[in-house]
Amino acid sequence: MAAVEKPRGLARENILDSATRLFLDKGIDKASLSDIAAEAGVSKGTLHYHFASKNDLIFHITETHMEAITDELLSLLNRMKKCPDRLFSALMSSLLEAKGRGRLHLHLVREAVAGNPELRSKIAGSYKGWENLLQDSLSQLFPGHRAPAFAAQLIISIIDGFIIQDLVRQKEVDFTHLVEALMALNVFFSEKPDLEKLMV
Amino acid sequence: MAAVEKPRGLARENILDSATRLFLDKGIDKASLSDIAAEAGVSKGTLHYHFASKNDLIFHITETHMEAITDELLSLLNRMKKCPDRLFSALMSSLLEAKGRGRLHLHLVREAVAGNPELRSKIAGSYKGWENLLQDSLSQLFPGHRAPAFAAQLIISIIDGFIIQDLVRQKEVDFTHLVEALMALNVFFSEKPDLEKLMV
Amino acid sequence: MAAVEKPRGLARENILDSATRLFLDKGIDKASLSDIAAEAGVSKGTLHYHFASKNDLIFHITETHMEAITDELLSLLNRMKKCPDRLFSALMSSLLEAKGRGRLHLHLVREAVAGNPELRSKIAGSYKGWENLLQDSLSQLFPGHRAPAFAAQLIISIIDGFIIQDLVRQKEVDFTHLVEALMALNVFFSEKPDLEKLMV
Amino acid sequence: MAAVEKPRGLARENILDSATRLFLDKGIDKASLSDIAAEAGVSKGTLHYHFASKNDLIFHITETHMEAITDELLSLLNRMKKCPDRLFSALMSSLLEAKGRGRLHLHLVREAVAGNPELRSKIAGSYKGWENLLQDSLSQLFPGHRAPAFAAQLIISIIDGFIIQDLVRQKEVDFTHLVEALMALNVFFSEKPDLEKLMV
DNA sequence: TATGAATGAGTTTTCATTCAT
DNA sequence: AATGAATGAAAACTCATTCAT
Repeated sequence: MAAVEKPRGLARENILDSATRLFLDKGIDKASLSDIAAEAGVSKGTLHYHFASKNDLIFHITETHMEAITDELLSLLNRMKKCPDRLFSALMSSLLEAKGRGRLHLHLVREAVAGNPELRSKIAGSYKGWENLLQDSLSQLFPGHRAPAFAAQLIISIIDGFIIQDLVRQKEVDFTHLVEALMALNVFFSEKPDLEKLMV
Repeated sequence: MAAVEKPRGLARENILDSATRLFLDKGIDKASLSDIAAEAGVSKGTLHYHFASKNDLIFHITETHMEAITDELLSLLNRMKKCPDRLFSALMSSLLEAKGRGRLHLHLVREAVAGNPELRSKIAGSYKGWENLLQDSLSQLFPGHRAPAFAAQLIISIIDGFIIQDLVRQKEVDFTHLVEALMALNVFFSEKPDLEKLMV
Repeated sequence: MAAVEKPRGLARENILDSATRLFLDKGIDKASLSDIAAEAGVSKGTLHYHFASKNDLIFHITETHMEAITDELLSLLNRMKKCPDRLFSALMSSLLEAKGRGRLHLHLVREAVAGNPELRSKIAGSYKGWENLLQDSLSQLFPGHRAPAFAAQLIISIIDGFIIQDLVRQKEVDFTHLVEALMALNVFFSEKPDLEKLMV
Repeated sequence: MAAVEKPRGLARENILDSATRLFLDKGIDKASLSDIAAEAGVSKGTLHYHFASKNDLIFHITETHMEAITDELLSLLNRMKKCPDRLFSALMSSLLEAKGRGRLHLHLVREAVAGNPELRSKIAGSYKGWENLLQDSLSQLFPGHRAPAFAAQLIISIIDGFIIQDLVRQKEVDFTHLVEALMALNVFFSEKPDLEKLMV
């Protein structure tokens, strides 16, 4: 019952990995299919055998990237069901820490915005999905939350904003305050805000 | 005594305008110098007479873009000196509403992050400058603020995050709640938070 | 059992041939890659598929050119082992007569000298090699030669000098005297110069 | 009678100097008129005011270069009228030592050979002139010389050859042997060669 | 499945030259 | 005598894509 090595799709996986790395590194436009093929150790012919076009490749990578984030968010929200106070710190560190993910995200978003409507609607869908997941969690964790939808959107925006800060300024982000602030926000929006809690 | 139209630097301005428009529209990589020259109604030769390279052009546009935002932020903070409660709404609407500015911003940031260190340090400098401006204002408007530096960074991140939301999802942002939330945050961070105020 | 025409590397050879011809004809700078591609009957894309850059192409051609001269010199020196008196005439006619070789040589040397250090060191190496080959032959043919190294360098210089004369003045060179003179030189430098021989 | 500063033709001289330096340095093709104008501290417009075209500029520089060599050769031959034995050493050092002259010479010759027939015939004329000057001197210095014309051509070729050696190999040339050898050659060609002299 | 060869449209950039002022 | 602005042609090079094998 040993897991046998599957050469099945090995080249394909290689290509996706290499493309992801290069997109992340140099940006989508500046990573050529030649670069990617070379990095993956296959010929350009093989690359086009597996992916009809560069757009196709971008699309697959976006899909993988977005699904990975969604999966992580989902599992994180499940794990955090019982401890609202740790939700935000877990969220921040989990989403920000993945080395390179932020970079790739920026490149994919830009590609989507600059004339790739199909890609944009895929990404928009993911964003909407994350917002819904978060919104549900907030409703559960903070019963009577007055604006869970808005809070969810705000949290996602803050994460995106911090990704940009991180990429541009390359300095450490002060999570302590960030988490504190988010807690404050949500407690404040709760039905019966425990204002004393805010002042701890 | 009306200012006479100076054809002085007309071509140069044309080029900068056209380049800005095209960068904003198609992204930096996909806007070719041919496109830009054509849009500006000059030859490619003329374009290179005024800007030594594409990078040079990008750099000039970034400079203009960043300075425009800084100027606007500065004047806005001055105007808002007397009314802290309207600061956030003014901030959001002013920075988000400029048609196309967000798009251009995304393209420039991505360009900077993907292998243009000189550009990145320019942008990083602007971010730092905005942060300082905001921090000072917050200190004045909310005496005894416990974390004006962090709050400033948070505000900037939120704006960037909402820019991305806007570009990707193309749906209206609910400013009412956003401003409310930001006020809550700041009051929370004040020395003697007037918690009653939060509950209004 | 005739060797079948191999289309293997055909385009590559075509390109090298055409480039050699055009470099020789118009000079390296004035022979454009478009010219070369057209002459070779391939697209510019194909040209760049086989040779990464113009420099790469120049380098390959230099290599071939230099090796051809070295090979010819080597075989000539071997054939002439027994007849020193015919060495010089053979040398001169063999190296000067190759139509176009002198021209190409001039262009390559100039390219090397004008800012292509890698190329220059390759060419310098070839010169050194020729000098060594000649030096050894002179030592054998004229036992007790007092300055074979210098004589070798002188001979090579004379050939280069005559190439230039030939290219600039396009008039026939008087080999009779040249060969006579070189013989005189070497006999003179021998341990026991047979001065009578000089006067024949 | 003090020599007044002539601003007359100052720009012109500047341009010629700068062009000479840049041609010498980077080669004729790779030195652009922009480079030259910048180096000379004038505008491209001014450059074209003084020299109708790049070819015109090349032509003027060639003329100056060739005349300088001719003048130097002439004066040298006059000075050496009384001391034939020092003729060769003086010749070599004088012509080889001018820093940069060899480089410029190579570039000009190559330009002439590669599709500039007018330039070539000018250069060919200079070569012929030098040959005649040398031939006359040899006839005077070595009465009864059997082949002054050929010897003159040989000497010029050797100088050209050594220029190339110098440029390519960048190593010092052994003048002692060179001069010895040339003396030997000429004595050999004399009517009554003083063979004993050769053996000193 | 995989590839190497080939391509053509397109990219940024260079540059000698022209010309109104 | 001098210049800055403009230009068009051409340069080297890139790259996604096609295709026969």
